[in-house]
Amino acid sequence: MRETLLTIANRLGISMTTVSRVLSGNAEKYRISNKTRDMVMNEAQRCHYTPSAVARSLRTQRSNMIGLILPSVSNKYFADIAAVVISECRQKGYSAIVMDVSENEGFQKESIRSLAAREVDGLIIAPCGDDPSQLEMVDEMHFPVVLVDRYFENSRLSYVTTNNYQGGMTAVRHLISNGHSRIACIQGVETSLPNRKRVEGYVSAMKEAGLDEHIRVTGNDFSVQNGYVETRLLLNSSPRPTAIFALSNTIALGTFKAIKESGLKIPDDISLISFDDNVYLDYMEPPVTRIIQPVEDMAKLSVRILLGKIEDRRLRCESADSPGKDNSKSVLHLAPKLVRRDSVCVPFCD
Amino acid sequence: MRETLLTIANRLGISMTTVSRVLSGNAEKYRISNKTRDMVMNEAQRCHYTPSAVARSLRTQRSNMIGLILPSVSNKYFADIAAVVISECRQKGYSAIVMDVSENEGFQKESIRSLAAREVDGLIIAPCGDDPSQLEMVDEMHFPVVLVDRYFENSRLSYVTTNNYQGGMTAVRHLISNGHSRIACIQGVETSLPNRKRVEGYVSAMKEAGLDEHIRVTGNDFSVQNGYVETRLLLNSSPRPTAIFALSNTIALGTFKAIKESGLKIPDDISLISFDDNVYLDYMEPPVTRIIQPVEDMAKLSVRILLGKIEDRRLRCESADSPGKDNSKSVLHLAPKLVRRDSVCVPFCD
DNA sequence: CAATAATTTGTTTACGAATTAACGTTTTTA
DNA sequence: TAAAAACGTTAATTCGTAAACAAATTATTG
Repeated sequence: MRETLLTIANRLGISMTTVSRVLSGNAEKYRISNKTRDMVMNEAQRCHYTPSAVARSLRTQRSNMIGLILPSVSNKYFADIAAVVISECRQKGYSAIVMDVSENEGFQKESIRSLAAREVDGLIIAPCGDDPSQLEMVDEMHFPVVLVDRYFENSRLSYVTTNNYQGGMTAVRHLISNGHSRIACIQGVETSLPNRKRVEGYVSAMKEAGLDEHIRVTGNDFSVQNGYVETRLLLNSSPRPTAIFALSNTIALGTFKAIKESGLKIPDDISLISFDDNVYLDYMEPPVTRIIQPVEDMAKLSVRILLGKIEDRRLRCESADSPGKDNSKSVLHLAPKLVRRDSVCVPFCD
Repeated sequence: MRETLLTIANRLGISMTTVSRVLSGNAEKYRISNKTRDMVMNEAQRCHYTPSAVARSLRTQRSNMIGLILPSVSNKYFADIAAVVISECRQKGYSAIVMDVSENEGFQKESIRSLAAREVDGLIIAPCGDDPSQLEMVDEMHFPVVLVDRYFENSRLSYVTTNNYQGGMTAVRHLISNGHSRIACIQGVETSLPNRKRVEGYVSAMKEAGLDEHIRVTGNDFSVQNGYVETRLLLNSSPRPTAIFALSNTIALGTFKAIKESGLKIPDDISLISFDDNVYLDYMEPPVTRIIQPVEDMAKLSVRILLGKIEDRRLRCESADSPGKDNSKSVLHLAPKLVRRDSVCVPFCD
């Protein structure tokens, strides 16, 4: 026994339209009398009327929901993005349907379809895999999409990401300015764009300092395991590096463990710098120096851009004359930040 | 220009109903001929038809979405719950709308309303605040709800939670079996039920061992700050405790820091045991012994219970004779687990 | 071969809210 | 004083799908 516009209208002996107008806040616009308005308002309150967003969506072709597709919510980084996106959306009157696709391209495809079916007004996605075609199709259909964190080069898709190149540069320059030259870099998934950019930043900074011959990039996964294994190899090589740049905090954990096990001391024997933030990093022994991504800004901006696109589209649809293409491509590379802690110092000797 | 059942039907020169029947997988049931079925399937494929979940929901009065309301997604614990709930739901053909209410009761109320308006099929919620009335109202309306992690005593609401009492017991028994007697407990928000149960567990274990006079509970917040301050006080007291039981991992971080600063060694000078899991705890110096909550089971079970309730309700609605009340109250207290690491050992002297 | 049964397809209405066009009444304007 | 504008409201239609009901076609039986 759901309350609807009709049940209320019947009870009050007026038409559904009037009830609709009052309750959708258009009383002014349609000059409903105060008497009628109050009567409707009171009755709605009394019977706990909640308009059906489903029916409303069907009629208005807008859902006030956006889809948020993430590779893995249990990853702190993405969880933080989710938290910010969700709260930003709420502020603007939107809800977020969050999909966790477990780094699985198949699930991702399914999620996009499912969200499209739910007629969400737009999509924020940190895509997994390296095939933009799925998303480009969505974009072609004039459906608002913004990528976050991960993106594609040579694609028309808008995105917001960390300036990973700059992050890599900053990290390595920091090491170099501390007197390091044998700086090794342990990377994650080679094909991932953020990873590649971080590596490029590393390489540039090394070259800039004339350290070409010390460039050394190893590893192939964003995992503790990878960090551990690669670090052991690095420590056994000779001359061993005086500093390690880990391209993610998971890698850094593996590195941390390997160094501890080897009996070497951070930072006296070897320096460590990591990517990504986490409270725990401040409570390690020693606290870990790191490059942090502007998660909050990223999430906020991606929401803002998406809502902008949604608004644009709405306007374009209303003015029937314009053909209706969205040509704007927003691209943002936000600056990461260096957080100095105690895992980097001047090397003992060279 | 959206593709609908009608556009497809017109193009093929058949009725909408037939198209609907084929595409909703009821071809068998209504004995649609293979020829027609294939024709429809192919056409749907060709024009990328995606059924409107909105229209479908309006018609069927079910959305295949559930609402998940959490106090804070950026809290790793809840993020993990979200991840599991989302993936379990996907497996059962449901999507999850995640709401983050920032520990704000007002937002929570708003979220419940908004989800109700969206006609989600059910609700999983880790409620904030200590007022069950809102949720009890929802429950009264025969709307499927399951609480997770947090719950209310003296309420008819179903819930799934960790057996926090047992967790407290286990932690303290572990310390006692290692020879400790001066065991202090630093708690979080006093009024929160999980906190109270953990404290009760602590007290029981102490009494059980005849250590009544050593019972010592301090603190009032689930924060690093609180852990830090209370630990400093404890360390300055005399005789100081030989072990500290921190009721959350944030508290444990504060404790950790304070102990380090004091120059004392964990576990030789003082033992530490914590609540909640986190990878980082394995990489601290020393790795922290802790009680972990069965997050995955909790999330899975809450989904299962919720979907059960949803199913029940559906059946009850279909058979018009039965009045339609859901009397079942599911209550689950899942056993936490002790993860032994290196922050607990036999005290040096007593 | 007619009657009936089985199979296949179609017509229509309902879900709940929004919206267009229009109604009769009152007030203003020319 | 008649026409026009403003007012307060409503009936009817729409959104896309599902399903009850209805009908047409084909197959089977007496």
